[in-house]
Amino acid sequence: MKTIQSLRGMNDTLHNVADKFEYIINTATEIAKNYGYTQIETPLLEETALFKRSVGESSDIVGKEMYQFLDKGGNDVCLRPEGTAGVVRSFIQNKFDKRGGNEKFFYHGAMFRYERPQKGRLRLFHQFGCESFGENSVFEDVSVILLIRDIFDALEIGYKLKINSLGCSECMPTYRENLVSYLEEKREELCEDCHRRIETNPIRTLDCKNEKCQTELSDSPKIVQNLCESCDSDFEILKRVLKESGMDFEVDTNLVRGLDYYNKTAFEFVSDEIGSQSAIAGGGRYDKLVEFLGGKDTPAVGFALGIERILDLVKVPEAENSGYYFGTLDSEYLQKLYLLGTQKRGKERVHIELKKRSLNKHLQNADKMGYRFCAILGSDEVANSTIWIKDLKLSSEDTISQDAF
RNA sequence: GUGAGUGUAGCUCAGUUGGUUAGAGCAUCGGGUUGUGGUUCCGAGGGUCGCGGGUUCGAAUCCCGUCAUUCACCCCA
Repeated sequence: MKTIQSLRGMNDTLHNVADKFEYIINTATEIAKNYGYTQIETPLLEETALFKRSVGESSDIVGKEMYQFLDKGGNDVCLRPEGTAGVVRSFIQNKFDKRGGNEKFFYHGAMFRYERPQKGRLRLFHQFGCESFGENSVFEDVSVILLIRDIFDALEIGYKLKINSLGCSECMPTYRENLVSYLEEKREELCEDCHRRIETNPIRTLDCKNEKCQTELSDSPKIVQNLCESCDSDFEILKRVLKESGMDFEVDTNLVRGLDYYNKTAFEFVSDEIGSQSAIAGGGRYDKLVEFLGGKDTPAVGFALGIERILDLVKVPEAENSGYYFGTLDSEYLQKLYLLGTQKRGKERVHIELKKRSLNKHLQNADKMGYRFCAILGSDEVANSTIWIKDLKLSSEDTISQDAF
């Protein structure tokens, strides 16, 4: 019979990878809580319109990467391709926008994008993210960046921070127009991908991997030189406060976010040791999204980090042997052994070996399975109502009465 | 969606210009005289050579198709 396997780009998480997941989530959660964030969990399935409106129809995510279908009630729904939209929907639905608007949420969970898998990119992947609502000060942007720094430092991951400003509704459109007309002039010299980008996302042309495009566009207008007064001064403050916080960064004027809702501060943490998908966390400010989705005008800033992308960079501290392994030298004694082992359960990590084995094999087994104490019942012990215990770590052994055990 | 690479034991891989019974290491299991682990020694099990077709006296090996997987592009965390 042909066996069934998991869908392309969707993996099982088990053993040491599952441990890493847990370790990463726990570390990130603790730090987010210290920054005043509380947990939010939103549905994996949402109305398709939510993502079309927030992520933006122009992006590939909405255009071709969504797991979209009609449910049995005929609703147009899809599996979430990212986390922010759902959180913003919930923020509005729970009327937080009308109750002052100051909320800080963290979340983690599965995201789905129908893409061709490659290193660091899966169809089912996991993100940890934070969204801070109601604070328009650029200092909050710094806080979000420092929060990520704390997480990566705690996980002992190396990274580089790239920042940019995308401007706001005042300065961005004019810049975009200028850029488009600049690109139109050079159209002939640019590659096919860039031709498409001029229509869909002109800023993306600026970091085209084609060398010819790079040289052609070296004198292109840069957004950071075309910011309005408020965006410009915020960007200056951002850089200054980051510097004073000891946070190294590099301004990347070509940095854009993949989702349409971002404005002002945009940032990305990248790693140079994980292949071509080098972004390990990304985020920025999205001041207009709440209003755009029908809520009361509320500024916001947030980020998401890709858990699978940092998996290979994280070393989980190796667990020491712990708990009790129970084994018997004769199946006659199994019932007694079972009762003694059961007593220990709930207090300790316990394995009761149900197969009779030689002492030699039991000790090997206990060690291999990561237990510290090997408790054995043989003929001597049963005769004296004792149990023999060896501490595999200290190599010491002891025979104690079953009652005292 | 586009391009390239790879599919042989649980894992990592050998396998000659096509040649007879497809191998190794690790892992697993058993044993080393009814009781002392991480070492070592001996032994055992385990393969539809991804799948389907073709060429050939003969295919793991050559050709075509297909599926899976990896990497890259696009895009993105």
